[in-house]
Amino acid sequence: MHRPDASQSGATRVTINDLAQSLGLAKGTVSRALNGYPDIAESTRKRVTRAADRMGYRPSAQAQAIKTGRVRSLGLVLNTGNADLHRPFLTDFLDGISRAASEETWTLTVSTATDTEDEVTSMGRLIDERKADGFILPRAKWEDPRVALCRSRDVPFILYGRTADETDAAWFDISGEEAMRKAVLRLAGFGHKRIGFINGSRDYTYAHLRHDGFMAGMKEAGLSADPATMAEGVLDIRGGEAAGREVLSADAPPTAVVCALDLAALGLYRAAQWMGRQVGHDLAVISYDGLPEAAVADPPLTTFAVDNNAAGERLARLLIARIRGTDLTHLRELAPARLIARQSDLLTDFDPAPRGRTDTTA
Amino acid sequence: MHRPDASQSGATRVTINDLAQSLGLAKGTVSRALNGYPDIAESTRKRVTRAADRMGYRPSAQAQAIKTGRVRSLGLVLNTGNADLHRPFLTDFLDGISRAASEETWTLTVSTATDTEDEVTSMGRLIDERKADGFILPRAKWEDPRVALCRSRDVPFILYGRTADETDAAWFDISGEEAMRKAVLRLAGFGHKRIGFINGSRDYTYAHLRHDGFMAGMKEAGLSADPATMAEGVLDIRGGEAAGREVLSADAPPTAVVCALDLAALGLYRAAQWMGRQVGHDLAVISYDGLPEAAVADPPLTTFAVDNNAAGERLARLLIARIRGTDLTHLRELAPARLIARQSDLLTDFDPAPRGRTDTTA
DNA sequence: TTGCTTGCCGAAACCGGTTTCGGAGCGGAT
DNA sequence: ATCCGCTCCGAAACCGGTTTCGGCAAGCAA
Repeated sequence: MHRPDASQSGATRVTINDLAQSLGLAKGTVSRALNGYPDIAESTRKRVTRAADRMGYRPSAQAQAIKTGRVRSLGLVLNTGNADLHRPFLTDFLDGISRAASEETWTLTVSTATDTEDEVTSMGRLIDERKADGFILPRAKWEDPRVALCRSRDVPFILYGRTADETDAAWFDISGEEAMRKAVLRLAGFGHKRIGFINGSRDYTYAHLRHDGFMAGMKEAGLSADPATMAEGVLDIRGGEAAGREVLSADAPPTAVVCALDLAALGLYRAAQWMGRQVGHDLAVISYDGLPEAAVADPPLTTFAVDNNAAGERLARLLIARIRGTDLTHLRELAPARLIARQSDLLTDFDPAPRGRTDTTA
Repeated sequence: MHRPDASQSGATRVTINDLAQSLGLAKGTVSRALNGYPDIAESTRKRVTRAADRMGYRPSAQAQAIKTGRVRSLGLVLNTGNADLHRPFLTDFLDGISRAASEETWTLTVSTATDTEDEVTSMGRLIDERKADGFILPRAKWEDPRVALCRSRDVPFILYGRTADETDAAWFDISGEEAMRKAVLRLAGFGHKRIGFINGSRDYTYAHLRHDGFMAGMKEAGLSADPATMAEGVLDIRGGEAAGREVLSADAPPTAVVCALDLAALGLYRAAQWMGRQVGHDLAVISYDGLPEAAVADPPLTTFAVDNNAAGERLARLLIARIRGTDLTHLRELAPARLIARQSDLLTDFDPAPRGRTDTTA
């Protein structure tokens, strides 16, 4: 509370008062000039803005916030409980958000939480102290308590992903359903008839969507999905391995498997090895995520990659727009995943594709 | 600027005025009661604090900041230019910082930058807008422009690592020099005489320190360091590979190599393979960092691991203390790295250690 | 009783902005 | 000449806190 004085030396900030005084204007006038009010003469505005950046004036975000209610800060609460989910993803994602935020002179406030409950309390704190004007909610759940919180506190948010009840919800998502559909079609095009599916946890919305996409693809290809070759609930590599064994030990084992996430595919690799199958040889795999590990797997994994940097950028833009009051209908975006064709879906020991495959991008 | 009204519904925040009014006290009194001023009767203080959390009062951080000059926020600018440098590191690190900050009811403001220049301008913005009260500076450089900025703007900072001019500098670091010393001694204990060294870039302080540590170890072991078996400037795996070839092709090739970073060691693995040497067989390697990749390398890499979560936690605590005015002498901490003994330093094809090796932790 | 502390609180200034309100000055129409 | 309306700016209130200052009342000594 009562410390001496270690804060300022010669580096006193220039405030709006300094500016106003040096210009011989009222500070209210200066403020309006800077904020584009229509009742300021163009000549005055010029004079003010020039003086402002000559003197290096930067309005204190705090002082603004107290009146406007906006801190110009985006909130992001990271769940570190499932750490490896974020690992490669995180740098790109943060960079995307931060870049976009910077350009609008907003900033990013991040906090971490260990579980879902923790996430909510953590967000509550940020809201209470007005540290963030809105939130980016990564890894959208089908029923998401974070959304419930935002609704009850009336604070803007945007989902990375979709959710069951989309009332008031802005979102950005990659079309996992479309990717799954294309994966099936691609495999069917290679001649596969028995195609399995390994999905993530139904807690997350993406699992619902990717399931639908898989089924749509099967239907479109005229194939029937065998429940015995379908598993779900995978969260990590070990889960993927378990699911893989299950799927591969069906009465009529699949010749190809679509995985909703790379970690599942990586687990499936292990299961295959354990069960005497060989990916890229007598088992085709297409997956989704684009983890770096997938590129160095053996064989390199064909996967639909998502651009998390771009996602972060869009999420930030959309959230800022949302906070500024843009209509919700303009704040829902769906972007495609990009197919990275590698070796895991091309079998050496299988009836090859009717035509040569030359496409690298879907 | 002129939006309708999308901000508040029934969820009006409770302000200090509401609190004061409902208590029949002046708001100044309430403020002082809450902030531990000595001129408030204990009974009154109790009454106030109870009412405060009954009504769910949370002071607006912004409003506080405008008068106190403190936002209670830690600044962190991440350099995404060398992305793989923090990939695995990041989640742990952020979590550590955030946890500590939370406990003090501070928050973390993060921004990203693509290069050093960008880092500085990014920090400048955060300072100008008063978005952060101080900065955590990861990956300390020997001559660090971020430190120069903080000094000139008179803003508190703490280094993760050390720097050439430590005036006014608070820091936390892992003793890389000690780790290097122990690595040498350990290898010498196994009977090695010709020990090489692959270091990182001298731009970073750690390279200077680890070099010194290596040399100290050699001296202590009574060995002489052959310049031909020493390389530096490694930033990534490829750099490590190049350095590895250089070191291994010395006239008197080393039987063991100490690496200042795991990426260098991983590169050395490749170089060794390429040159017909086999790590863990006729080439011993001890490294530093504790990357996850090191555990799954072949052979698993013996390395000194750093706990980035704990580092983040300490950095946050120390920075907050610094901002609050704690004396610098209490704000410099050195923690040890932890040896994770795996297989890369135990040779199958070499005169074994005099005594059995049972230690797992240094 | 008077006088002087001391404890405790109210009142008001202040921080750095934003926003509302009112009025001065000016040109054009009557 | 008067009135009106418009442009543009100053003045002041306000936001939600913190901090300073002054004074009232009680307690105690003289």
